[in-house]
Amino acid sequence: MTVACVSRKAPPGKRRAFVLGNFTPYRIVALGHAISGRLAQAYRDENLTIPEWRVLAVISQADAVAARDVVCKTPMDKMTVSRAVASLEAKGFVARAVSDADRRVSMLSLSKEGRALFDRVSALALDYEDALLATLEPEEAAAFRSVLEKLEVRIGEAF
Amino acid sequence: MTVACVSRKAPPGKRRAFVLGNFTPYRIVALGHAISGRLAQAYRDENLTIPEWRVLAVISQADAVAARDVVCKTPMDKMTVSRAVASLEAKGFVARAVSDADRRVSMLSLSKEGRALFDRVSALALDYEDALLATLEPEEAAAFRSVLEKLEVRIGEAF
DNA sequence: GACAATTAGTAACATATGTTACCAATCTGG
DNA sequence: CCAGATTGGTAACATATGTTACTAATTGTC
Repeated sequence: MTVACVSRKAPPGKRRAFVLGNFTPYRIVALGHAISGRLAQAYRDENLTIPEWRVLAVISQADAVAARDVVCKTPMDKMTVSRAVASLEAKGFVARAVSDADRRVSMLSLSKEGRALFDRVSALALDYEDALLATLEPEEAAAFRSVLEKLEVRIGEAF
Repeated sequence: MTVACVSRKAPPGKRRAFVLGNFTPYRIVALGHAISGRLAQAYRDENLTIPEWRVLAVISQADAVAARDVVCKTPMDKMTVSRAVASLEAKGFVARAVSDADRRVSMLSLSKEGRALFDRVSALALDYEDALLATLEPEEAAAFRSVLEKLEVRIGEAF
């Protein structure tokens, strides 16, 4: 990163040049990609795909979750979630029950094995987070999280 | 974000609970995904795919770039770059020339139309960046960039 | 200089992901 | 109630992306 890419022809006063390595949105996306790849190692051994892991993580946060809520809380669309849930159900990690209130919605919950699996993988994930952030000063990490939150909010509001 | 997801059964002293919304790697990835989607609007009108735009951006930074260098500088693999380059060449935005030094490598450069296209799209991209970061104090933005760089370095070194 | 080892790029294949269309259950307004 | 609009979920299709294997060009080594 921060490769000394000379920006040819400094724009004639009007506008700053576009330099990929300084373009913050790109840097966030690229960093996210790298992180995602690394993190994938944590659940590859458990034969989990990324969507499966995400679904597992969301379900783990409550006692029963509607599939539609998983969609809201993750960067995945309907179909991706639907497939991941089907797979997790087939493997016996997630149980599905039709909601009494609305028979269209499936309420999802972790089975005993699902909970155990999640505990194993989430421990690895937390270790990874620690390792990733290890070189940051506490204040740096806090400031970073704070900005992250602001950006999450910012993205949420259409602009 | 920051949804008040109660973490059931506070772990018995041993380890902090895994809460998806507080898991930094996930937050970065999710943010990146959202940003990427928004940014895509900027070049959708130009009929550019994400890989095409990235290739364009890398090539724009120098006079001639080997395809392999594009791979190093972006989160894309060989094949994705190869396809994007082929498409950009077909559309007349990128010219390809065999290197004298090594006849395996294709040296890529922007055509006049390619440069114009890039200028148009990059202007939109810079506007987007400004809008995204608009709610941050200058010091916040600087601190964020600083951490971003540390994380980029951190990811670079296998850990 | 010839032969194994490496590298740039691509083709062919497999898989993953997104889109559209659809069904069934629910809600809405008369 | 009962048409028509809406919503949760999935199937079928199209597309995008990653993997493996291959070709051609180059490098190193003896």
